[in-house]
Amino acid sequence: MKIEYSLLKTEKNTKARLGKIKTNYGTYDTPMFMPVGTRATVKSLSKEELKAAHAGIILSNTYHLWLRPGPDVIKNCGGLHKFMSWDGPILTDSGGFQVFSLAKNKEKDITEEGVHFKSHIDGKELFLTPEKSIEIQNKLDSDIAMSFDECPPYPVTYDYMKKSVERTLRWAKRGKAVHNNPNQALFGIVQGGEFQDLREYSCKETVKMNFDGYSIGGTSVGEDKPTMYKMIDDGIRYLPEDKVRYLMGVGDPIDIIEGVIRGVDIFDCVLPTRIARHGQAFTRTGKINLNNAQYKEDLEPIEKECDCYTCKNYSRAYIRHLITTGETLGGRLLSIHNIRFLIKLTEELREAIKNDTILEYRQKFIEKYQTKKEK
RNA sequence: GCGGCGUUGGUGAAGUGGUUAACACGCUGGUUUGUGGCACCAGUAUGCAUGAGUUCGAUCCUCAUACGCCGCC
Repeated sequence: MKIEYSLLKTEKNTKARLGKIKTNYGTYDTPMFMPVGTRATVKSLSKEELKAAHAGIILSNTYHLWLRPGPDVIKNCGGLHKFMSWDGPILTDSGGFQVFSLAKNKEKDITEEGVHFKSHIDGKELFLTPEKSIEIQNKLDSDIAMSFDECPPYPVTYDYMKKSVERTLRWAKRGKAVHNNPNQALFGIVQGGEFQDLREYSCKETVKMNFDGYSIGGTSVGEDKPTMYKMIDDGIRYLPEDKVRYLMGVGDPIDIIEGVIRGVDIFDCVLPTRIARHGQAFTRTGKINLNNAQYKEDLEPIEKECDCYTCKNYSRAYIRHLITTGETLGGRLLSIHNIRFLIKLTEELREAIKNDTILEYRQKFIEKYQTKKEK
């Protein structure tokens, strides 16, 4: 089957939604945060560690798996789940985001047919099209495939964005036409940048194609926060109630809360694992940097009240030592904590939606989270 | 004892008679939002062994002293 979304309730004072996603691997509550595992691995974490962090859906990336090991290898190994030994749902990104950053000459390389770019591995000339992206995702056998879209940088002119939105709609249609994996859902992506009418247009036209879920794309590409939140508002109001809404690439704790309040169901982001590898951890009182000298002999866990494996077993002093000496365990332990932090955040948001207290929750969370910054 | 060479920041070091002493590491902060690149950005010697001299001006020239390395008796 494809995934099924059911809306359980909408919070009294906001658009925040409590829902369930039924997949072939079980049923999961939303709002949800999805850890990113670009190359068929959430960097440095085992599946047991992901399960212990209460991970539901995880991500993988079409571009990376296309290049290595190749979709046929994965298909011959029984599909992505079996290959990576993950018995939970997987969402694959279309590869568009990567390919656009690799396309050198935007005007020449991005054509109606697809995108020309060079492999980051050997510099080989490659060409990715909407059809190709969907075919690869079909072979990977993920549970949710994403349409191949253009994610323009910020800012671009209205004219450029208009053309881009129209092309993305044509690409969505082309991808949908070749999609033929009956076990795989296919999501459409709303674009339009910060232009309200283009968001509306992109949204309405994408919904007409009747996808299994919808994503808000083109955010967190350099715009300021109010603009980003407006982009969400401008698109989401035209999305159907009975389908999943996915805000792509967003993982700052405050942005997740703001997204949920605006009606977003699922999020993904590299932030928890990337900042972990650079020595930083999310905490209730803001982000901390374990490289800082103040943690040299700090025997406390990252957060006393956190229920993650890292906080139950290791001190800040030890993690700081691992990070400053470049030991890989440091990034691993921080990744475990950061992923659990964001998942726990969504668990609390679900509770707040149940109790219709999400506005209070936001206020308290932000107040505490920003205490350090204001000093 | 005599002669030669050397002495620059936490470390390895570059360098010049004249406004801010290169670079690297380390250290101290910061950044990171559909992860090509596992990194990027910023700060970090009011001082060039010590003392005296030459000079308009010395870390750079001269002399002495101290310390270190090498050679000779």
